[in-house]
Formats: sequence, structure tokens, C-alpha cells
Amino acid sequence: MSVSAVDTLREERDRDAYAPHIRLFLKGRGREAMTPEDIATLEDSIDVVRDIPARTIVNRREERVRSSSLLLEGVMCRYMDDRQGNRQIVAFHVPGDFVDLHGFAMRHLDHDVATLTPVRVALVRHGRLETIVAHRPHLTRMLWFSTLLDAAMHREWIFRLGRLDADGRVAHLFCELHARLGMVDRVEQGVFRFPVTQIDLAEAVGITPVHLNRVLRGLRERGLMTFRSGEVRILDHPALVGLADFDPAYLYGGGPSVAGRDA
Amino acid sequence: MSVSAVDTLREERDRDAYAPHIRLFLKGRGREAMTPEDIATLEDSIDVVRDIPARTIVNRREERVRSSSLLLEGVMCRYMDDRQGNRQIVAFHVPGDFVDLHGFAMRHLDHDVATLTPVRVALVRHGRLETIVAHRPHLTRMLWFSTLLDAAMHREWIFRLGRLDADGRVAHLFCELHARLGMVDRVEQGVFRFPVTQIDLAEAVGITPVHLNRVLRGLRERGLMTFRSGEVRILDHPALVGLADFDPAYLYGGGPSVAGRDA
DNA sequence: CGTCCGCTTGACGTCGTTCAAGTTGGGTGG
DNA sequence: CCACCCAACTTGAACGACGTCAAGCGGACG
Repeated sequence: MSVSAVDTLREERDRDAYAPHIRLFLKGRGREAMTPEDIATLEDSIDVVRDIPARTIVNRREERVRSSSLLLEGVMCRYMDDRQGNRQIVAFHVPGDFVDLHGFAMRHLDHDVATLTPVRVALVRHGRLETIVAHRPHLTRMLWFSTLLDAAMHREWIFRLGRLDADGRVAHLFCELHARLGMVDRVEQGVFRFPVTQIDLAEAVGITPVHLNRVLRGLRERGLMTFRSGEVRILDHPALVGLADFDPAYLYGGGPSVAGRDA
Repeated sequence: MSVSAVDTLREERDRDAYAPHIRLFLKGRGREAMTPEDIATLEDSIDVVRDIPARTIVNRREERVRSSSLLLEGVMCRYMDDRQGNRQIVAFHVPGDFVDLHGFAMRHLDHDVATLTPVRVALVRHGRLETIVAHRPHLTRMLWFSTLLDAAMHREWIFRLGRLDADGRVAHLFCELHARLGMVDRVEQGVFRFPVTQIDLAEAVGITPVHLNRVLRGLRERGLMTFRSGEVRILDHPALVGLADFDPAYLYGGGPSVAGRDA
């Protein structure tokens, strides 16, 4: 490791000491592009930190949103129900995600937001975001980018449902979670916590809970991965990636400019 | 109609006379919230207008994007291929859409962008967008909003694939196109042009072209709609909406603040 | 200790795919 | 103007993945 790399690391650690809440924001996706001032501004914009129990609806669709939540700990999701009450989960959120930042520009959401586990969130009032948009173009662009990252994950979710069979969908979802949780240091040797039910997973990948259960059994019996009491063990990552046709490029590891090789 | 409404209409027409290219941008979704200065700025940001033939790849994934395209005429799409070459279309674009505005904040895309029909686009160089972000917070927010509209459509696309059967998916897609094209005055008594192939549609809704053909036949025989030589005829809109479980709220007709009832 | 929710497994039905064989129609060249 | 061509569309028959229905299991919590 070069000296400058060490310096960068130390600087990052120092900065983060003063910005404990947004420490994970855009980690592994261009967080370095944020200046110390950006980081301080964002940290100062936090209104309160709040703990919320599992299975709580945080935001109902059509409801006016006045602040956005940066997820610090736990798992949240976004979903919509059809009129028979069948649920489609459209996004999972893990620590470091700015869960409903899009509520700032949209004013109200087109879907519900809920916790799946107990969570801790940092709330940022939209008035603060307005100030940022008015005075900090670079930070604004980073925030914008982070909402577009969600859009990129949505697109991959469409691919998952449109082109993969049940095995592939499940494999793909766990590949994504593995990659995302890895970026925020939540994975150790292929093992990570993701304490949701099989029903939740089924509602995400668009199959029935019964069939999801069979798929999980298949993956387990083939030695690819296990999912038990909220813990995921990736046993054969290459095989899983193959089954899922997974390419993590859409997660923009390294940030907006990496693959584009900024001039 | 009230006098002030008439005035508003006249004013809008006057403005648009000087902004022919961005006339359709955010039409029906909060375009009114753009000030005359915003409109002029955006119009002035246009670099060139270009005509592109049908079936042309405009932007390849991972390729550095240096300008974004506002679609003026024709149909475009965004898609990704799996490694066997199966295509999943993740978005259709119609006149008034800022097709790859997200390329500005992301720098490179995670998918390909292509034309389906001959199109006319207005190109905006990213340097111009940077100036807008630096000096025009309100316009910045409108642009941000327009990229989030795409994300909202992605979410509904996920719902379509995850919760609906083949009939419902096709019905849902056509309901969306009907609503979107209606907002930019491309629909007359339930009839509109959408000159794509059945293969394209199949690649969008995640079924085989063979089955798509059967679904279309079913919809035709039940008198719900027809699709022939690039022309869509909505014959029984309520039935189609019912089949699709369609609720256009996610298209944000009226703009960001309508359902939220801005204070 | 009982209850409830989530997990598990089996049997069977159905929707959509696959494979295969035409048909139609817009575009091109003789 | 007609003949030809090719891509897109259309239809049929058989198969298979996933859904549905039903029953039983197991662990957490009151």
C-alpha cells in the first residue's frame, strides 16, 4: 500500500469520527468524491436519530413527505400492494442507504416504506436539503446520484423478474445483497445477517412462498448457499453468480466515474 | 373556464413559441412549476437537434456519456441483455422524455439505449447541466424530479412483472403508454401510434413473443384493445384498467406536489 | 403449556414455454 | 407491375415450471 493510500485512509477515518451518522452513505460508491465540507454539511443536516420497531410502516404512499431517512442499522423495504392485497416489494434497504431521499424531489411517494427489522434512522428535514441544493452543487449531485443508484437497482430488479427463472431470481437477489452489504462491512467470509421471512423474499422475487421454500432447499442441497434464521451463507459464490447472470456493475462500486474513466 | 385560466394558457403558448424543443418536457407533470427563466435556460442549453434512424444503439453501457437526449419525436428504449443474448427492455421513451438525463449524474450507464423508430432528439451537453446545477436550484430540482419519474415507472414495471399474469402485464403496459402519450397529446379517442414489434413488447413484459401474440389475440377477441401495424386502439379502457390493476398515480400527473397537497 | 406464525412437504392443476410449421405483408429488384 | 424475399406474425401440440390446495411441523412468546 502506498503512503498516499495510507494518508487517504487516515483522513477518511478522521473525517468519519466527526460524521458518525453518515459514515456509511455512498460507502464504496464514490464517497471519496465528497469533500470534508460536503460531509460536514450533510452530517449537520441531520435533525434527529430515531429507533423504529420491526414491521412498522414509516411512510404511506400519497402522504406528504417532509423529511428523508438515512438508514443506520437494520433492514427496510419499499413495496406496493395490488387491490387484492398481494404485495410486491420493489426495494430492500440496508445501512448506508438514503431510503426515501427521492421523497424530497417528489414531495410524496408512489409506494409505502416500512421496516422489516428494528431499525435506526437519521432524519433529514427537506428544508435542509433545499439549502444544500441552493448552495452546494457538488453535494447536490452526489445526492442526486444516490437516488439514481436506486433506479439502477430497480432496473436490475426488472431484469431479475423478466429474464430469470425462480432459482436465478433468488440467486440474483442474494448476490446483490452480498455485494451491497459487503460495501458497508456487513459480510464476513460470505456470511451476513438478513433477518427477513421467506414470505418477504417471495414478495420480492415474485414467486409464491411455497415455491420460494423449494428454491431455497434446492440451493442448499446443491451447496450454493443457505438461508436460516435470518442468516445468509454464500457457499459457492461463482456458481451463484452464474445461476443469476449477475454482474455487479450496476451497483457503481467506486462511484459514478469509475467505468466511465473520467477524463 | 376562468379568465385567469385563459391567461395561463396564453402565457404558456407564448413561452412555448420560444421554446419549441422542450415544449413537451414534463408536460402534464408539473411543467407549470417551471418559470419562464427555467424554460429559457433549458432551451438555450440545447446543443444540437439530431435525427437518428430506427434500430440504432445510441449509447452503450459503460460508455462515458457527455450529453443527454431529450426525445422530440419517435420511440426509444433502454434495455439490458443477459449473457445468452436475451433482452430485457426496462423502459420505453416517448416524446417529452429526457431519455438519459441520469447519465449526467452517473457519468456512464448500466444499460444500453436504442431507438425503436426513427427519432428526433435534442442534445444537451453535460457542461450545460453543470451550470444549471450550480446556478438554478429550482430547475435542478425539476430535472432531478424527472429522473425520479423514471424510477417510479421502473417500480411499476417491477410490479407488472412480479404480480401480474401475461394478460395483466400487457394490459398494464398499454395503460401506461396510453396515459403517458395522452399527456403529450399523442392520443386521439383511445388511438395512438406505437410502432414497435411484438418481439419488442414481449421483451418488455417478460414473456415469449409466441405467448405475447396469443395474449394480444385474447385482448382483441374480448374487445378490450387492438394492436396492429404499430397502432394501438383502446376499446374498453375500464376493463383494461381492471385487468391491469392500473392506477396512474405513479406518473405524477400534475407534478410533484399534487397528491401531497403542498402546504 | 398452548397458540400462532412461519416453515416444510406432497399431490395436482394451469399458465406460459418450446418446438415446429405455416402465413402475411412491406420492401426490393427484375 | 409483378415476383420474390425476409422479418414479423400466427397457430397447433406437447411439455414443464410454478401455483394452488392441503396437511403437518417447529420454535417463539405469552
